Order: sequence, then C-alpha cells, then structure tokens
Amino acid sequence: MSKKRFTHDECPVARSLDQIGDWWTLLIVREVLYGLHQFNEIRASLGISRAVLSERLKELTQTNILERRSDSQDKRAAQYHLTEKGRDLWPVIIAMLDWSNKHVVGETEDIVYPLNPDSNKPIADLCARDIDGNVTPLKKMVLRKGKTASPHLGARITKAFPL
Amino acid sequence: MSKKRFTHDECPVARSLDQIGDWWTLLIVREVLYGLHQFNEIRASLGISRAVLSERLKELTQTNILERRSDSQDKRAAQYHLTEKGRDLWPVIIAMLDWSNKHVVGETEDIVYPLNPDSNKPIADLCARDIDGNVTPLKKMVLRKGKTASPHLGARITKAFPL
DNA sequence: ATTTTAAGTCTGTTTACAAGACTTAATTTT
DNA sequence: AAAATTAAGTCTTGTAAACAGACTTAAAAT
Repeated sequence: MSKKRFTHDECPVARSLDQIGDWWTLLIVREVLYGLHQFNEIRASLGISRAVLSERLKELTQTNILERRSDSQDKRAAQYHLTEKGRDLWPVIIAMLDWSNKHVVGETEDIVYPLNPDSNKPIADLCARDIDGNVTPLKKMVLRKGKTASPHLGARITKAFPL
Repeated sequence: MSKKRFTHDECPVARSLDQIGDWWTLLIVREVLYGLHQFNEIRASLGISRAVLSERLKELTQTNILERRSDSQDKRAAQYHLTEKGRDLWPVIIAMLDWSNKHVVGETEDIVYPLNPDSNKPIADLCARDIDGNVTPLKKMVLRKGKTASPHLGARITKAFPL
C-alpha cells in the first residue's frame, strides 16, 4: 500500500497538507522565501539529500508553488522562484513561527520573530479582518461549512464550534 | 540512517515541524479540535492505521500538545484532549485553511471557511496586531533575529526581508 | 457465560529517506 | 585546446517508517 494522500479529501486542511505536508517541503519553501533560489544553495543550507530535494522541487513545481527558470547567465543552473501561491504561504509560516516561539522555543533562546515593518513593533497576536474591517483574534474564529460540505464533516465541526 | 529531525535546529519553523510536521499529525490535532477524543473515533474518521495513530498520539502527548486521560466511566477507554499548547495550533490550522481555500480548493467547491463569530462575517485577510494595537496584513510581516541568532540564519533572513 | 468493544501491539510487505557514487552538459582554469 | 571543476540532477544500497490486517488484553454489554 502506498502512502495515503488527501488530494480528494473534503477538508481543505487535508488538501493543503497534500501539497505542503511532506517532510522538508515547507522548509524548502522557507529557504526560497529567505532568498535561496539554486538547487545546491538550498541543499547545502538544509542538509537534504539530492534525491529528495529533486523530488520535492518537482512536486512544488507541479503544484504551482514554485516556478523553475533556467538561469540566463549560467545555462547549467536553475532558479527556483515562488509563485503568488507560494508567496501566500508566508502567513502559514508566520503562524507556525508564532506558535513555535510561544510553545517550542525556550524563553531564553528566542531566535527569530515576526515584526510589523510599518510600526517596527513585534506581533502581539494573530488576528483576522473580516470584510467589514472588524478585527478579531484568530483563536476565536469558528468554521462554517459551504454548500457542498458533507454532513459528516459538518457534524464534526459544529460539535466543537457551534455557529 | 534515520529520518532527520529538527529538534535542535536554530529555526523555530523547523522546530515546530519537528513536533507537528509528521504525516497525519496535524490532522489528528484537527480531529481533536473538531471534538473527537477517542482512539477509535479518530481512527475511523481519518482512516489511519492503528499503529501509526498510536505512535502519533504518544508523540503528541510527549510534546504536551495532547493530554491522555483515562475515561472515568469506561475504564477501557481513553480521552485525548488538547492542552493550551495544542489549542494554540488553531491559528496555524486557520492559516492553512485560508491558503487552501484560496489556492488549492476550487472556487466552485468551497467546503469550509473561517468565520468571525462576533460579526458573523467571513475572513478577508489574516493580519497581526502589534503591541501598540496596529493591525497589518501577515503577508507584510518581516522577521527580526533575536540576540542568540546565528550569523548564518541572519544573513539569509536579511537577504529576503531587509529590516 | 459468551460476545462485543476500546485501545492498543505485532507481522509481513511496500514505500520513503539518507548517504554517497555516478552522469551530463556547461563553465572555468591551466 | 585540454583538463578540471561545477550545477543539477539520477542511481544504488541500506535503514526506517507506513500500510493493511491479524492478534491481544482487559473491561463492558448481552
């Protein structure tokens, strides 16, 4: 039996894990966000094996998270760049970073944290702005199911998050 | 050689992946957030193998994301509940859900989306509130390194996100 | 007393990952 | 121009992890 995938799962979280849930995948995206674009740069920085990096880059290209451009100067080299979809993973990474700083990394060894570049102040809490401009903490958000949601999923959701 | 872990990595994102980056792990957390607390409930809902679920629950308990309580009524049964650390993963899941709805799930098949329970309106964008109350989109956030950051990591960060 | 159930463990098979050797074409050095 | 180096992979081999399903144990239900 092969590894289970969630491509056709009804749950959007499962389906996102199908594209970014593999071991190494999100770290590769992070490296590209941080400014590394070449195969060997990424490999050296992560310490990932060639075969696995090659496979992940293929997958990320197929799912349109990365784009592979052949370098115009050096015709051997390739440049991996983020698409809009890939750049939109930045909030996911920030959310993980915030959680990690709060619960994984020790208080005394804070290493890297998100900063509001306009105010030059660190983040207090993650929140969401609704279409009317109301701002509420992400932790308070509830889920609502769309038209095509299965009764099964709906039942589970309303159990924890009554609407 | 065993699978590489990031427990002692300098990067908080890597270290969070060490705890929640395994295949199935975040989906298990989601199920508990949705209100499933028993081994067989979770197993049936996810279609995960017994052995893997057992191992993941152990890991999640060891990292203090879940707490295992033996059921007081039925002495065979166990109840898995989220700790504060586990509940704080909700923003991560919301961020992935938002990304998935935007880029993975098709427009026509919207299934489940986050909602501001106060205003009863859907989310327009994820943002962060800094300590002065300024609200800015998460996509605009930059990273700053703390005192103990390695020169290596700092170099990479400033490349993509000048402070 | 027998059957069913909860929560696992165990077994055999398939797949994924790690490390390093090998390949090919382009570039750089001598 | 020939030789060495480099970018971006592929291939090979050994180990670890994931899969389905059988099996186990103690408690609960019939």
